[in-house]
Amino acid sequence: MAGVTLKTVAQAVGVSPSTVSNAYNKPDQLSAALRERILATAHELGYAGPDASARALRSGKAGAIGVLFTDKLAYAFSDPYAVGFLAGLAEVAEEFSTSLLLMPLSSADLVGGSNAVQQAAIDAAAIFCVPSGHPAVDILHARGIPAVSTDRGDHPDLSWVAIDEVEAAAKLGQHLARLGHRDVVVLVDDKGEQAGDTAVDVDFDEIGCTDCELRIQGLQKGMPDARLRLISGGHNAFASGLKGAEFVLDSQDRPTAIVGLSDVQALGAMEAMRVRGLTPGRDLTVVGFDDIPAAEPAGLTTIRQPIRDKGRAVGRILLDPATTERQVLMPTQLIVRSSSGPAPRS
Amino acid sequence: MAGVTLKTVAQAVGVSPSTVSNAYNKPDQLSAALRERILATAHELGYAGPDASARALRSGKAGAIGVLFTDKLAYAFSDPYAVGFLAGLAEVAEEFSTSLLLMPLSSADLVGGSNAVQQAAIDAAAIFCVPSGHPAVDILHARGIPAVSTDRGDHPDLSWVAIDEVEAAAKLGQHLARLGHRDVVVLVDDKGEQAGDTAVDVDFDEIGCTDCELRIQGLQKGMPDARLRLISGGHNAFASGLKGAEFVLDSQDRPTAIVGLSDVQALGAMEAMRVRGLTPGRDLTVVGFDDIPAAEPAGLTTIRQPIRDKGRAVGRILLDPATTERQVLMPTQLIVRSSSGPAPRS
DNA sequence: TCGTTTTTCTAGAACGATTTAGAAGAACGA
DNA sequence: TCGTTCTTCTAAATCGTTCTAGAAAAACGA
Repeated sequence: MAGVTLKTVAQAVGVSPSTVSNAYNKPDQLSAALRERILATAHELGYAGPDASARALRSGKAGAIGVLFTDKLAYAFSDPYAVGFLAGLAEVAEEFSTSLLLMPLSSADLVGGSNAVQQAAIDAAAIFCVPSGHPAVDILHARGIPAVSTDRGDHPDLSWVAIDEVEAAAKLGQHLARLGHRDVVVLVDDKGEQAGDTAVDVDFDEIGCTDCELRIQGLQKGMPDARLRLISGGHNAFASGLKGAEFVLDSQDRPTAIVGLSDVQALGAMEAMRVRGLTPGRDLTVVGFDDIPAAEPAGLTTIRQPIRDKGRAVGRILLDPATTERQVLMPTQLIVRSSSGPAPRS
Repeated sequence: MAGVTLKTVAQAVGVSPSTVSNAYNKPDQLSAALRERILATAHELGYAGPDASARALRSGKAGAIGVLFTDKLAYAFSDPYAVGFLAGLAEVAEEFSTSLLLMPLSSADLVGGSNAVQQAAIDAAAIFCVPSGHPAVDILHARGIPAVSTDRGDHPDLSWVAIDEVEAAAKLGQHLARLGHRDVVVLVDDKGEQAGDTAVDVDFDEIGCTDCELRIQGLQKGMPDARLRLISGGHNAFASGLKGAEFVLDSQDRPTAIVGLSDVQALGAMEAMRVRGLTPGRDLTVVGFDDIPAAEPAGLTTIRQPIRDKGRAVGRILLDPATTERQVLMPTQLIVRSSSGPAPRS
């Protein structure tokens, strides 16, 4: 049963292995009759076509592009923002009948060969929200795999599709400043293991996420007079936003505004308010970042970025030879909804 | 620069290729000093570790499991239900430092070698909501790749992790029957290309989705006296539910209840009602299936199934040798919320 | 009819690793 | 000192394809 290879089929039909290979890959290289005979015999023998690994080895094409995610893979799916990106990427991948290889960034020994990033048979890679200094990115680079990042890197030869994080956040900051907010809490994504049950204050230097840093800088730029307090409730997720907001709302010095560095966190914060009977935009301002689908029904003021297009653009750079642009800056837009309102006079 | 292989490194260091291979894979097979020397030289030469394809070919392990999705890959991500499954699966995959290969089910020639399912270098596969009769599943079977489905198959040797679709739907039907509903519209997922802008009536026989069929059967079982009208607005998605509900709400004979065969569709229906100033549970009953996170805030009555656990269980069967159970039935639960209410007396 | 082009097929060398069986030398116990 | 057991390393086979040349046969133009 097992062990049916190209060769087996070739022998059975009485032709050379090359011909069988051609029957699968280059139908115009042999007569239709023979091809049919080969395919029939193959089917009979239970041969399911050329082995994927062997083909990948010989032809140098894996037929898959890798996707590198921050955090645990399981977390990645909890943010519609990431999902949107993936959907856009998948769209293009589908077009080129290429698969998407989701690679977990296990914290295991990155030097040994046991890592997924090392093991993965991929032709190219999309780097999603992983800082350029991350070892996994280095491995990719060392392997000589073309990659496109969603962050603007420092190297001029690096490909990326990104937004101007600083400018985008500055718009948000200006909006808050105009509304009179000066006392602001920023919910940041903490990559580190968050052991405790409660959120904590974090230093700007502790932040491991490039995007977060840039957005905080942008906020400050947009509202130079404001005092930004950084709080983390753990990984980027609804629950972390909830936890972070709870921590802040139940403390003595409440801010007048809470900024979630992602919409999921901001929505978590809104939930914390709801539980406490507070109305976003009136009692306290909450704003987010990304404009995920859930932001609109929730009335969340946020920065819209074309996430799905971002995924598509990355896919094009990776797969479409017709695409020459290697560095793409996407537009962003401030979307004002009901969750932001004037700061109460103090 | 290019073309640095195991052999190159071996020659540079002055050892055999086997030893270099061992340096990466079996550190205890050679002296620490030599290993270090090899690794150093490799780094110097810009060798990034054993080639993934070659390794996969020789050792027979690809280090990845495939995930087969219905529909277009891009659609898959729009349903939190699918995302939840993926998150559970990713969790286990991560544990075994295995990657997830998302395979698009392109409608392209499935016989030729051009298909992703043919090409994919995977050790095993998770089949998510793809009917067992689908050609891609056959290919997987022909390739001898162990697979676990989310549908209960007919073959006793097939592995699956599923719920009792009929029983679950019957609970929902009973709930509706008790509330006095007899005139029910069911929003079903239509795999076929939905060309038109408007929803259409479909026949039971036209449905290509096993889950849908079973759920409809279950509904009927739970409410034997009811008249079920099947409507499709396209692929399984929010927009389709919206479209389907619009079609029904704007027609002459409105039902007293709408059943979305998935929560996303039910939520779409609720949106259609909201636009028309109708209140779910009072003016019209809407129920769903899955209990995705958005169902709770929306007040949607639905059937809860442990989707994340489903993903985990599939992962365990695929990757964990300690798992022996090959067929797992997951529990379901009727969650009554405000979107369902008594049928108006006619 | 004879060269020439086209079609159809084949031989044999890669592709880049892992694996098996075993050799050479060191360490060991008696 | 000698046989035995480890440790450390190697030679050669193998994984299952695809690819590059080129051969044999068929079709073609004049």
